[in-house]
Amino acid sequence: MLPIQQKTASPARLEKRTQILRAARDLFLANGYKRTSMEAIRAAADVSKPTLYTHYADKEALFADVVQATFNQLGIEQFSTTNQSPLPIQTQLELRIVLIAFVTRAMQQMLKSDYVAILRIVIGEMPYFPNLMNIFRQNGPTRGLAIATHFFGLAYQQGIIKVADAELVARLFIGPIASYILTEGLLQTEEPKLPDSARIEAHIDLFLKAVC
Amino acid sequence: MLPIQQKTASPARLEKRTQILRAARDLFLANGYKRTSMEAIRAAADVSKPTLYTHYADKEALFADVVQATFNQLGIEQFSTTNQSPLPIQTQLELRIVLIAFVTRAMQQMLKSDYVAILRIVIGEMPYFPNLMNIFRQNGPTRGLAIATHFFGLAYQQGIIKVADAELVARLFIGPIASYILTEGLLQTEEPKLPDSARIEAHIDLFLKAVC
DNA sequence: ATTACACTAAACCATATAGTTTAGTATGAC
DNA sequence: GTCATACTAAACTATATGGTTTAGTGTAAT
Repeated sequence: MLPIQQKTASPARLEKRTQILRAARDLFLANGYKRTSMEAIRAAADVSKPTLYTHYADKEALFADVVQATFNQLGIEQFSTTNQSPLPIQTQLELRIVLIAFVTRAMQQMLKSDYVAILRIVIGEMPYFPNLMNIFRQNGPTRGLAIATHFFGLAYQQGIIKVADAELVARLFIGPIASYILTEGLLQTEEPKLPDSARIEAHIDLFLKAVC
Repeated sequence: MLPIQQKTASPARLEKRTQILRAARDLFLANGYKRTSMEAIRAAADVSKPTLYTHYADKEALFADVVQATFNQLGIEQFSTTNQSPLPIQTQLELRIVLIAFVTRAMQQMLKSDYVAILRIVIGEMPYFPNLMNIFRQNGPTRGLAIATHFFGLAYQQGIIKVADAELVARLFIGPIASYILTEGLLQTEEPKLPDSARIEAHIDLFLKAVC
């Protein structure tokens, strides 16, 4: 009989766990869920199968952890600065600068090939892993939209923009970003590339014209 | 030895082919590529395996045909009316009406669960079926963007809108639509629902404010 | 009646894969 | 030195799956 495994967190054990998680991450992101075998993960992690299975009950559990971990790693912290009330900006010009900086940073983050890969796999596997949806939506679009809505609500209260429907404004703002991620990231296999800053600025200017 | 199959298009044969294609379509859209077995397709199509394999060389060929056929069926014809030069509209008010009608129709089309399902599977499987990308992009976003760009270019020439960069305008216009598809369609497992018409109008009005 | 076409059921082959079991090893604590 | 922890290689089980082959049936045209 197998001795009962204790699943303690000894340093040695943790190291193995990290090896497994990293190998699994690489393979899942590169090949998708179904096309990645536990044997391949075992080999890439340089670990034995029983070890693998003391860390993760089954393939699904490992996959869930990979997704979770990848999102934590790529988590959206860039919103944090925009979350304070009152906003540390007063003029339209300042708003313009903040938005340009934000879009640039957000695009850099979200067009990273890892982010695109995880997004692709989440979209593809979501129907078969219902809780994947929650993991993602909580860290991703729902949160992004909520924060953007909150931000533009404050901007309206401070008289910087003139459209009261903050969610509408947020959607108009986020729309072209999401659209770009979709067409240049998800719907392409080449390495996604950033739009140049002139285009970003032009887009922000149009946006400002709409809402100010 | 097997007699050489002629692959003629006799009515009987065509009927079987349709059965196969429909069964495959249903199963692929519901379960994805890897989770759908040829045996399951065979059973759902009520067909024998040799028959199945006289119609399609292998699973990939069948899948490719399913994607192709599904796109043809859901093809975007709604753009056709916007493709004429000069545009049959002169005023901003007319533009508003045309755009609202277009967005409403486009959303209806693209939020159909079948369209979302095929989009999901294309995104998920694209890395492993390189030509899938071309099939999709030709019928989908590239074409949509090109036509919208052309449309707004004409609208600018006729003085209806005031922003010269037609592609920028097109992206601003399409952005929130794509964003909606992404968040309410692809990143959700529930039946996607249309935004109400008031929101569509509000969005168009903001858009017009930006470009006129 | 014979021939060609298109099909059928069912067995079959080869491979892949998730997960388990067996038997044994290295290490540090007591 | 013994014990517990954590690991290893390798064989194994059970199942699923893509695709092929065998042997035979129905049907319409000649």
